[in-house]
Amino acid sequence: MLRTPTTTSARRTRDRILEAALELFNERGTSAVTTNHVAAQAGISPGNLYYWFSDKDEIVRELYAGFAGAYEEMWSGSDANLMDVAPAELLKRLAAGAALSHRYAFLGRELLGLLHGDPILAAEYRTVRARRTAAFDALARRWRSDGVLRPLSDQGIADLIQALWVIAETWLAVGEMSGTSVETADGERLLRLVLEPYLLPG
Amino acid sequence: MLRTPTTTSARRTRDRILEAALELFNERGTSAVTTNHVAAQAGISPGNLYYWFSDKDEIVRELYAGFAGAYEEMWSGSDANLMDVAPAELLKRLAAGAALSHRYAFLGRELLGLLHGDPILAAEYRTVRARRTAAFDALARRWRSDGVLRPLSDQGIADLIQALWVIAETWLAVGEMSGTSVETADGERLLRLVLEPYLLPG
DNA sequence: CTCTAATTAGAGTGCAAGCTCTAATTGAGA
DNA sequence: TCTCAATTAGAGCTTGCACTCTAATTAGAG
Repeated sequence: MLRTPTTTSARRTRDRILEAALELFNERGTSAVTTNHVAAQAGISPGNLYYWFSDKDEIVRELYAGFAGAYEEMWSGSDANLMDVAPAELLKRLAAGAALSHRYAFLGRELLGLLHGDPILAAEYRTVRARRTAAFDALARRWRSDGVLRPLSDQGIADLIQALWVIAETWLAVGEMSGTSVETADGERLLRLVLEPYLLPG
Repeated sequence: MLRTPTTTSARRTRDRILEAALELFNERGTSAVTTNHVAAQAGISPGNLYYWFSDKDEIVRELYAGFAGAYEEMWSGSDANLMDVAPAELLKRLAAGAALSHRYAFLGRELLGLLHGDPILAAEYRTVRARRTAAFDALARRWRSDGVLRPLSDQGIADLIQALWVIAETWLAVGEMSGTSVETADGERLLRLVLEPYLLPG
């Protein structure tokens, strides 16, 4: 059951659990971290943890919701409408999004498995993703008609977005895997390499 | 302990375990699959499973070794030297490599987490990956001096390879996440979109 | 202060999973 | 056929984790 805190001091307990869980999940992975570990890290008792969360999975879902929310806010937030974004700005934001997933590193590593095992989470993910993809698609078509983008076919545009998306989502995790240090600038350069040839000068 | 089978009929037991494990891991993920499940699926007793494998992790490592071996063979195998491969051929092979990781789907979903939790596995992965990257890098430089590739900087070449690699490795898994069906042709088209602008005509 | 509900502690339960152990069975060579 | 090592079965042990339960404590309202 999702318990809603009544006092402000209690809210802190719930948040402390989430912070502790995030920290430990990022370090050791969800399956290696026990609820008792999380409770200890948060400085509370196991029973208290189960007062605020009915489930270990609920903690994971809540963390995912936090990530998705921050991600959504990053795009829809601010006054600037997405439709007026220039290519350079898009790349910067995509790379920034990757930085956000650095804070939720365990999701980058485990999201596929989590989605595979949790249909509810998978459905949520697909909704968010579909919305984002549609927005990008509209933006790219606008660029095309504005002469910013080379005259690609619809399929080509879809592919270009897909390629950019895949790189933005996974480059950080893949870099971590290979052991080389990764910086935001690297991601932006990678993305520019893919997009630039399809931009018209001017 | 890694037990080596003495008779040929016994080898089948070991392989049946691996096949059963692969099938179940792909379906439900490693953590949701117990050794007893694997034994049952393989049609043997739990004890027998532990006669051939000392550990559940050893099964995972063995499966990874099988994947890495097949991958390595795909590239180094055959008479054709990698250095003489044309761009179109490279894309086809990269996409084929993705198809191979379809057989080991659970790795695509869990590899990052597995590497994060198993330093030995991580070291192996990095060795294989470093060798592959170096080979691709040499190939791309050759293309550049042969006039197949546009005159990119060394950094540009490294980035191009990184981009292609990331897409080849993850596009399939990302596609699965989003729910859309994925085919080999899609991957090849995606890769071509990235590489093509950097190829010189002729 | 008193009463009540919210919050917390922490010992403890149930159970499932990884793994062990011993005895049975098989099969290849002498 | 006999022998002995390789292989297999399967009952069951151990551990450790998710989760529960009850009693204590705190904090806010009247």
